[in-house]
Amino acid sequence: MYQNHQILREHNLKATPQRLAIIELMQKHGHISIDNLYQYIKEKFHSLSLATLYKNINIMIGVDLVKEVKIPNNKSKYELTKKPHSHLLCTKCNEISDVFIDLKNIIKECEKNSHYKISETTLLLKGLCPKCN
Amino acid sequence: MYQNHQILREHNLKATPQRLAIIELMQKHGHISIDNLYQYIKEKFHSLSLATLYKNINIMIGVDLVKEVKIPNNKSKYELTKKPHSHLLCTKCNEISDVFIDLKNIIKECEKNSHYKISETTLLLKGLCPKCN
DNA sequence: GTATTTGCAAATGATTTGCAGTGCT
DNA sequence: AGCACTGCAAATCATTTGCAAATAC
Repeated sequence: MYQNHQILREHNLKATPQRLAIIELMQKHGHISIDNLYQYIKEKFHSLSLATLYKNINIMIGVDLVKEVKIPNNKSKYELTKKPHSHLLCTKCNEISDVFIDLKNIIKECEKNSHYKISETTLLLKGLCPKCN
Repeated sequence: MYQNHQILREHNLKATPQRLAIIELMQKHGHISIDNLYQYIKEKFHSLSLATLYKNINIMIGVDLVKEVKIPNNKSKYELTKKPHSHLLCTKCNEISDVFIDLKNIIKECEKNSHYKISETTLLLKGLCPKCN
């Protein structure tokens, strides 16, 4: 994972083992909670503190390397920044998936109806995933 | 506002002054935060406690009389339940508006792409409102 | 070598809970 | 009258902050 070191440096962040672990886990899991990050990283780095995790997540969000995914009635999960997409949440197993759909027309319609100038959208779709359905 | 009394009773809730005030303020403001509710209701009922407010909001959400509107990086606002709709958030003045757009096609496309069975959607559109634009 | 980062402990902020007293129906 | 509701104080939970020691570069 030498490239993750680069990714951090490109964002002007020092490549600490904790940060590298965060990126690896996000690559592996797609969406992951603070608690899961803590649990996994702690296995390798016994000294890890939650405060460090929170600080790093916030820093990484600040440089747009990570995005927060808010889950209704639950703690947020985090993902590496990729091209804009929406999220699917399975109401049974709580799994999250990405879905890439074009919202251009929706945005246009909204702008027409509301006279807002839309710059960003957040769409969460809840339902049953293929396995649970 | 005699009918608000009825609304509460129809949901099997006792019509206390605190609850009536909550409903009135939601009718007046559309979307309102706990803190604003507290501030306004406290003017009339000096003894109001935040705990009561939270309890009531949660009870009212439980009987589907109220819905929570999560605002990124901010405290939630609350609104009376009405037919499904999306929310517009002005990034400048923080005002929230409703917009009624049909997401049927989006949902269909998502289901096709993901094989999820979608039951509920939450769409938040951020941008500039007509006044701020 | 120096600025950044880490980890601890303590602080903060929002929300929830337990319980005794009050009030709606 | 009886059960639900209120308000207080204390508890909880997630997240943030301050600071001294450690580390990346």
